[in-house]
Amino acid sequence: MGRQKIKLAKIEIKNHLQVTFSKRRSGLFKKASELCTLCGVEIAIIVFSPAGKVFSFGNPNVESIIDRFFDLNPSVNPSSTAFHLLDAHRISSIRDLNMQLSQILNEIEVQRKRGEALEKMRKNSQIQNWWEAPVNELVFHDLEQLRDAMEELKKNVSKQMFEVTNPTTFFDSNNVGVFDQYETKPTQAFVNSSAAAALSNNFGYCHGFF
Amino acid sequence: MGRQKIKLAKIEIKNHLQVTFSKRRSGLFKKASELCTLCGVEIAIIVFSPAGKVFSFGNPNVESIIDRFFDLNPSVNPSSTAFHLLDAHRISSIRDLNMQLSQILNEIEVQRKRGEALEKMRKNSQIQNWWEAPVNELVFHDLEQLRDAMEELKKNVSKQMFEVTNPTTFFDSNNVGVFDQYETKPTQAFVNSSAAAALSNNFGYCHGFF
DNA sequence: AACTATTTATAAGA
DNA sequence: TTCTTATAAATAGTT
Repeated sequence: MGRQKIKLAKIEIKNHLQVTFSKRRSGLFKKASELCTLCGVEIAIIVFSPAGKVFSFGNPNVESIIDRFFDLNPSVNPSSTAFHLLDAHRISSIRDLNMQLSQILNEIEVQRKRGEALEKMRKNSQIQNWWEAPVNELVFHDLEQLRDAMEELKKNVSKQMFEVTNPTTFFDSNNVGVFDQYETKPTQAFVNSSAAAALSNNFGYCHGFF
Repeated sequence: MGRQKIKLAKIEIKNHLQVTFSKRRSGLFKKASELCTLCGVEIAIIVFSPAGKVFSFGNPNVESIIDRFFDLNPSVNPSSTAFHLLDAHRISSIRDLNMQLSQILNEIEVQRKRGEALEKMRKNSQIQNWWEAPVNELVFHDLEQLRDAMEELKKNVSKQMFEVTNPTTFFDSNNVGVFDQYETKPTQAFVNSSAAAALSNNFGYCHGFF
C-alpha cells in the first residue's frame, strides 16, 4: 500500500497507529457514504478507537438502523398505562403531589420485590444467559436508586415549596430536552463547513469524521 | 473509478446497482477488517441492502458493540458517582431540584433503550426463558410509566410553586448536549484481546459477507 | 496537514 | 457470479 505495503498486523508504534486509524476511519466512512449514495442503502457504523473514543456513521442515523437490526417494535405507547395516577388537572395541591410521589415510590417497591423474586427463580434454575445478569442487576439496582432519589426529591419538593423566594430559572414544561441526548442531528458546524458541504449529500450523519 | 469514473449519485440501472452494491459492500467490510487488525479496534457495521436484506460486520461481534454503544453514558449510571452529585443537603435551589429530576428521567430513558436493545438481542438469539419476557417487558414498561408520571409531576411542581412567567430552557449549555464522541476507558477485555485481533483477518464475525 | 509513490479498489467488459 | 484489466481512489511513508 502506498509507498510501502504494510503487514496486516497490529501496528505497534503508537503514533503511527493513531495516524493510520484516523486516515482509515475517514476512508471507511467515506466508502460507507458512497455506498449509501450509489445504492440508496442504510448503513450504521460504530467504531471504538484505541483510546476508547467512539465514532459513528449512520445513514439516515445509527439509532434507526440499530432499531431495525433488532427489529424493534417502534411504538411503546405511554398513554395506555396501567399506572393510574392522578390526572394532571386534578393535582391542585401539595397533598396531591405527595400522593402522586407516594404512588410512584410504591410502584418502584413493588417492582423491586417482584424483581428479587424473579431473580431468585432465575438463579435457582441455573440458567444463565450472559446478558441477563447485568441487565437485571442494573435494572433493579437502578430502581432502588431511583426510589432513594425520589424520596430525597419528595423531601425537597415539600421543603422548598415554601422556602423559595426568588426563583430564577425553572422548567419549560414543554421541554423534555434530556431525551434528545441520543438524537442524531447534523451539527451546524458540519453543515456550514465548506469541505463538508461538498460531501453533505454523501454523509448522513457522521461523528468525528473530519 | 476503475475503467470509468462514475457519478456519485444513485445508480438507476437495477442490475448495475446490485453488482456495485455487492462489490462495495465486500470492499467496505474488508476495509473494516483491516482497520480492526491494524489498529486493534472494535467495529460494528450494519447494512440494509436495497432488497431489504441485512448484512453485518462485527469485531468481535455486532451485539457487544451495540451494547457498548448504548452503555456509553456512564455519567447517568446511578451506580456511579455522578448520580449522587446532588446530596440532599446540597439541594439549595429549584435548579438543583430540576437537575435531579432530569437525571432520573435521563436514567430511565437510558435504561429503556438499553433494555430494548438487549431484549431484541435475546429474541434474535432465539433463546427464551419463560419468565424473562414478562419481567423485562414489565420493568421497562413501568419505567416508561414512571417517566410519564415524572413529567406530570414536573409540570405540576412548576405550576404550583409559582406562576411561571418566564420559563427558560432548563439545561445549561454545559450540562446535556448532543450525542458526541464519548470518552471511555479502554476495557481490560480490549487490552487483552490479541486473540480477537488475530481473528480479524477472517473478519471476526460477519453475516453474509461472502 | 500535505505530498506522492505505490498499492488497492473497482467500473466496465467478457 | 466470477475474472480481467484499465483506471480511479486510498494510503504509507515522507516532509
